[in-house]
Amino acid sequence: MSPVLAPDLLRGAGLRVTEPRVAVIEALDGMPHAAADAVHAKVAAHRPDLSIQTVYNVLRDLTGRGLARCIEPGDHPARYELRVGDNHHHMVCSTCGTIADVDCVVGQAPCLSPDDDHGFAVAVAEITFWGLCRDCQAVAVKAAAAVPIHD
Amino acid sequence: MSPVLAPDLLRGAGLRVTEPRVAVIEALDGMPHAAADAVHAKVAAHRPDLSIQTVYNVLRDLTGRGLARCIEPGDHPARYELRVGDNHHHMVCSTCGTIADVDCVVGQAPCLSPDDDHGFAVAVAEITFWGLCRDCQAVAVKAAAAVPIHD
DNA sequence: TGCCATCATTTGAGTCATTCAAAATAACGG
DNA sequence: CCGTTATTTTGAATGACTCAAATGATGGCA
Repeated sequence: MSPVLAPDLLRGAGLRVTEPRVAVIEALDGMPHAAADAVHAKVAAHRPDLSIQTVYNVLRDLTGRGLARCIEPGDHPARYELRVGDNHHHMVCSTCGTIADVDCVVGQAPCLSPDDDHGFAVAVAEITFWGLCRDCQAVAVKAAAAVPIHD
Repeated sequence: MSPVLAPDLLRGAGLRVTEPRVAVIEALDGMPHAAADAVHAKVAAHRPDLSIQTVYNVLRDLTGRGLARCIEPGDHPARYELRVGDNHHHMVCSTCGTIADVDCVVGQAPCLSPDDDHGFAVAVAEITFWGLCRDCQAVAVKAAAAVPIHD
């Protein structure tokens, strides 16, 4: 299914191969941009006693070793993806927090160099597109139509 | 001091002129990119009984009426600025959360149009530069020098 | 100039995502 | 197969922020 198997990923990163870690990686492979509780819900379907704390631990270890990437959109809970190494960006739904990848942005390279770095050692430029996903657009339209003339 | 006076800003936005609101605006004028607790600390110097809840309320009202802008960098607490209306970006220190404005980014306009919008109605493109501020660079260098050969 | 409806502030409790810490358990090199 | 060390579990705690009810102040209007 996945081109690279979870155990190999883990060993390659110097992490022990454990069942929770494999399960989290496979969950993330099937649902990119999932939040910790969503990962937990999916994993817990097969293994109800796996604690959410373990999911947090695993996600921390994966991101720490560069096997996963953490996305923290505004005040939405953090989300995780296995797609690392390429500098892609994200589109986030302001309402529900749904995330989509943005593979390529025209003019991306120039964005990496602000005119004045204020003494900062800039490591990365992160671009986030905010908007409404298809579902939330539909809900917004419906809600607008239901609003009476007054109030 | 400030080109526009706080009471005028408030009235213009349809908000009542109250002492906490004026105080928060003036604090923000003197310390852009301040977090709620920093604003509270500054305001409380003159008015010790002003609750942090009120600061949260005021900041919510100001951002809601477009008088202030809220910046939410990753897992750092939210920060606020009075500079609104222009689409400027930010440089954030990964360590301490310090923020600097980035006035102009070459290639900014193209960034507003992702190749594939995945059905999203994109409203804004937000660019965040992550790095280390001058102070945290110095600390990092010092810490690296203090690390022994082993461990 | 004073009244009062409405908007603000205060107080105190509650939420959520996430982290901390100690004890129990499991991976894997030898 | 064993022991060391990493990992998981359990349970509690944190920080940033929100909710809600009661009190207080603002400013339009008479």
